Amino acid sequence: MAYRTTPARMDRDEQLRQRILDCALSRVAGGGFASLTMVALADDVGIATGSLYRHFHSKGELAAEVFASASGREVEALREVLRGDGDPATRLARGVRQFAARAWSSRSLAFALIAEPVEAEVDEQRLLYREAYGELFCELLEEGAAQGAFQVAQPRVIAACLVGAIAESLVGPLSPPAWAAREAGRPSVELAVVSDALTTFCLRAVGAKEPHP
Amino acid sequence: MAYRTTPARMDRDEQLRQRILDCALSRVAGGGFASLTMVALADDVGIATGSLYRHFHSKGELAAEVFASASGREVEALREVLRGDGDPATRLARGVRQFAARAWSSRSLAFALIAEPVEAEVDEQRLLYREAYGELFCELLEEGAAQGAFQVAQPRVIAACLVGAIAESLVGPLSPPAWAAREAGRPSVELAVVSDALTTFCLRAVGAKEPHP
DNA sequence: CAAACATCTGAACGTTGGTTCACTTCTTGT
DNA sequence: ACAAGAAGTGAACCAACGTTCAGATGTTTG
Repeated sequence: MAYRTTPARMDRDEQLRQRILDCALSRVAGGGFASLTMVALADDVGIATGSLYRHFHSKGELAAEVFASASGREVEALREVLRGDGDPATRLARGVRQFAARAWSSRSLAFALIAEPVEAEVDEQRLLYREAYGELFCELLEEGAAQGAFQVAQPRVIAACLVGAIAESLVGPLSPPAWAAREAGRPSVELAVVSDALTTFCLRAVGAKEPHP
Repeated sequence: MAYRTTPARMDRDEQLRQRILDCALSRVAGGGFASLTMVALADDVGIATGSLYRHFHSKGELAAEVFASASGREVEALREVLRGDGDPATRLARGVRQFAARAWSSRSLAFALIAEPVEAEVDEQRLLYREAYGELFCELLEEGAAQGAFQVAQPRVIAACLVGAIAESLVGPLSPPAWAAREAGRPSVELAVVSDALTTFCLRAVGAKEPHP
C-alpha cells in the first residue's frame, strides 16, 4: 500500500472545489451564465479544463450548483426576514424591500439569476428556487390569513403572483440596457421608486389592512 | 429576356412562406422552441433545408417571427378587452381572465411563449412583448387612476408587476410537469381557481374599490 | 421547344464549446 | 529513495445544428 486519501488531501480538494465555484460565480456575476465556459473558467482558476471534471460531472452540474448557491443565499435572507419579528404585513413589506435592495446592489448577478436565458439544467434550478420563494411567501400568507391580517383564499397561487410581480418589476430596471441608460446619465427609475411601488402593490394585493412603511 | 417574377410566382412564394411559419408554429406548440430545428422543420414542410433560407435569413429570424406572430395575437386580444367597454376595474378583470383562459386552452404554446428557455434572438422578442403587455396595462392604469378607480403612483412599475404576477401564476400550472400530473389523475389547480385568485389579486393590487366578477 | 434564369435540393461544411484520455507530475507510505 | 497510484494537463475529439453551394429541376418568354 502506497497511497491513501489523507485528510490534508481531502481538504485541499474541498478548497479547490470551492475556489472553482467562487471563480464561476465571479464569472456569472460579471458576464452572466453566457460567459461561463469551461475553458475560460479553468483559465481563471489556473488549472486545466480536464481538472474541472474531477470536481464536477459536467458543466450543467457545475452551473446548476453556482445557481443554487447564489439563489440559496437569497432564499435564506428572505426566510430570515419573513419568519422574523413583527406582524405579517410588516414582515412582507420588509421582505420585498430587502429583496429589491439586494438585487439592486448586485444587479448583474440578480439579472442572471432572475431572467438571463440559460441552459435547461440551470433553468430547472430556477424553477425550483422560484418555488422556494413561493413556499416562503405561502407560509407567511397562511399565517397572515389565519390571524386576519391578509385576505387570501389561495395562498399558493397568490404566493406565485408575488414572486412574479417582484421578479418582473425588477427585471426591467436591472436589465443591461436599462443599466447602460443609467450610466449614460439618461433618466431611469431609481431603487426607492420601484421598491416603494412594489411594496405597496404587494401589500394591497394580499388584502393587508393598510400601507406599511 | 426570358424570365421575370410573375404575380403567380410571388403568390406561391408568399404562400410557402406562410406554410413554413405555420409548420414552425405547430412545432413550437407541440414541443416548444427546443423542437424547432431547421432539418425537422424542412421535413415537416416537405422541402429542403436550403429552401428555408430563401424565405428567412437565419433560424433566429424565423424563430423570432414565429414568436412575434403568436405573441402578437395575444397582445391584440388583450388590447381589445382592455380598451373595450366598461369601467377600468371591470376591463382589467376581463383582461386577466381572458389571458388566463387563452393560455390554458393552448398550454403548451403558452408555456413556450412565457417561460421556455430560448435563444437570445427570441428572448429579445419576449422582452419586447412583455413590454407591450405592460404598455397596455399602463394605459389602463393611468386612465383608471385619473378617474379614481385605481390608486397607482407608478403606473409603469405596477404594470410590470401585473405582467409578472399573471405570467408567474400561470407558469406553474402550465408547466409540463404540472400538466403531466393532471393527466395522470393527480390533483392540481384548476383554471377557475387560478383565474379567480389571480383576478382578485390584480384588482386589489391596483387599489380597485372592490372585487369585480 | 429552347434559351435564360429562378428555385430547389441535401450532403458537406463550419462553428462552438463540452468532454475525453494518454501522458506527466505530484503525494504518500515503506 | 522508490514504488504505487492519485491528481493534473491540454490538445484532440465529438456532437449538434445552423448554414452553404454546385448541380438538378422548374418556370417563363419568344
